Amino acid sequence: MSKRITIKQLAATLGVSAATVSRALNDSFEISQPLKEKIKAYAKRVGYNPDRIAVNLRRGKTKTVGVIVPSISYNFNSRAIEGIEKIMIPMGYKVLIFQTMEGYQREKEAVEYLISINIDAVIASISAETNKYDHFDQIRQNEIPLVLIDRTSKYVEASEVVINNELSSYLAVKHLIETGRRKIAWITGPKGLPLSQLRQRGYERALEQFNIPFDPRLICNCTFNTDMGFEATKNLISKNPDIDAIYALNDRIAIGAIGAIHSLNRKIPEDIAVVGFNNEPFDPLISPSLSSVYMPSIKMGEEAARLVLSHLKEKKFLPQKRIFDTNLIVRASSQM
Amino acid sequence: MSKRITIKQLAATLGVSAATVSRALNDSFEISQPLKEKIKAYAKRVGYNPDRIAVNLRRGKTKTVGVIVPSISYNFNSRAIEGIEKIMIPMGYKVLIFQTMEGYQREKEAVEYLISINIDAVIASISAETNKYDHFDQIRQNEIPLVLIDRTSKYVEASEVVINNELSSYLAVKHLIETGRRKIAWITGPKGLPLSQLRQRGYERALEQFNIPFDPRLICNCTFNTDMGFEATKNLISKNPDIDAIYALNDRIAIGAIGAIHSLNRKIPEDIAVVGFNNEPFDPLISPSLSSVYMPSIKMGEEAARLVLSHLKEKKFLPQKRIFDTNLIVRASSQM
DNA sequence: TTGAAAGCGGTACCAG
DNA sequence: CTGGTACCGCTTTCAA
Repeated sequence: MSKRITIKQLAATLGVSAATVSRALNDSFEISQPLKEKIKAYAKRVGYNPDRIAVNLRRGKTKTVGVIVPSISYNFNSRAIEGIEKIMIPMGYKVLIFQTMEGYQREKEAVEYLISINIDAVIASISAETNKYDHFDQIRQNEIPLVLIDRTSKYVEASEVVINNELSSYLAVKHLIETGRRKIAWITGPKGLPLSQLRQRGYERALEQFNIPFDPRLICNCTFNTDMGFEATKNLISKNPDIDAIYALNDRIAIGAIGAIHSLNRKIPEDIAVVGFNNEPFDPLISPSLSSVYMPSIKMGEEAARLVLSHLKEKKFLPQKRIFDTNLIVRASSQM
Repeated sequence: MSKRITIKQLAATLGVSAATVSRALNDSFEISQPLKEKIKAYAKRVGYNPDRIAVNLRRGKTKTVGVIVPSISYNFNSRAIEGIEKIMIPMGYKVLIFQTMEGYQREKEAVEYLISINIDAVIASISAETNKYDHFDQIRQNEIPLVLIDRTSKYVEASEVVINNELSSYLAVKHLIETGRRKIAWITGPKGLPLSQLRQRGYERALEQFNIPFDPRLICNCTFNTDMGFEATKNLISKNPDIDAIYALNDRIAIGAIGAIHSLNRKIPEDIAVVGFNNEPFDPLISPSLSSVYMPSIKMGEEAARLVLSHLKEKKFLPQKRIFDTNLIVRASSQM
């Protein structure tokens, strides 16, 4: 009734050896068909479920990949995970999901745990808080393939699946400029984040191209949530009342910006246009509907998984880089 | 450089036995302080990370709980997981997250995997598709505590953390009636889902109390997404043009309903009021802002984790039930 | 085609 | 306080 059935017990009741049972259950060609059938049938009947811990220990591999993301509540991450699972599960892999809540400590612990359970590969998106990368180096030192997705670091040797951040950002800002905006604020994330830096470069390049002077007072570093977006926007507008557009690192920040603009009785997009990033599912629903940069999140997850599979085949780890294009989705918040 | 360091290698280089290293690393009281220090220091220096698979196999337990949810992209689930982690991680547990995409097969596989890795406890929210429950019985047969959260089944013996579905639903419909609605459509999920049935009972009870005849043509079973909500609503309204309110099982469906109502050029809430369920973060942002039933998702996750901890302490599994109150958040979609 | 036995990497009991 | 050793449950040579 209770405790787990072992292969030995099966062997005993069937009057064969544990080795034979193991072989039968693993479809070894060296077991006679009738015996194999009999063993399998019996195993099924008693609900035998092999102890994967023992199997993994013995075999030295786990048919498991770990996924580490800042938060599963971000649309990009849950979609990317969907893509990863779509590829890995049919190939017989288990996908273990960990979220770090943007924290370094939890990221480090997740990595160490995954190494300690002999994970086959790791797909990760780096936390905002992370500024040391030794834990990722450990993955590579254990000869475990590592694929970074969306949030990467030049300090980590890994395959990368990213979007063209600079170009995406350039196009978003270009759109704002071409619709008549000149005082475009940029609300971004923590300074260290490569993604922030790349997108800022795109922002600067667009300004430059249209001969709009770069004004550091229009730039604000904040964290990834709506409340911070709200505060940052209030602040920016109070100090620079002539701002006519806000470009935000992501849609959560943009939502906060919209709230702040409304609370200051300014009109969107007439007075101030808003463009976000990530194309969250709620973007078309909010008022005004939010312009945003679409990322092919599921496809990116799938590609990360494919890279994992190819790394798993190769003897030597050869990091690869995949860059995806984005799409600016223009909605009411930036278009009159 | 590469392959993992074992306890034997440590023992060899340090000139002690593997047993001693193990004891030192586990802070056993029977090792002299200086030796312990020395071993620990060396282990840290070479980055020794014990093979948790071997540890788990030997110890027979894993300090790990599994969480199985229909989809991590549902706000309720990601919040509940947040709550679970808030309690379990500080207690030294790992939390393994699995999503089933509402599928029976994936749910079953997740359960079997968790059993096969000797999980300490399971917290699960049942898939919409699931109508066989033998996999959950297996959990109990292996003497693993099981806590169901939000989506439960009377066929599964487990602790439960739920909301008062019938009452919540009753109050939502009562609100619609009290604001003058009489033809209230109810768009719900798959028929089998207990949650659907309970909420329908609340719906019926409210109608009854106000002497509004129950009309089965105003009820529509659909799946959990926006597209289905859209179709269902179009259908309902075309067949019953005098509908003056739509009450939906969840906010995704409600969003679809809003889209459909707009596409038919009806006004919300003047012509048709809408109330959803789950209070998704985008509810206040959409246009019109969506009335919805708030569920204390993080608190429910925390409570599920606390139940797990108490079950882990007790010798015998005594299923418990925790019922949480909800809050109807009235917004523009149901209030003139 | 099957069985015996070694061993994956740790832990814990038993000696000393 | 430390070492030797059996063993967790399974897989996989090696021998028969």
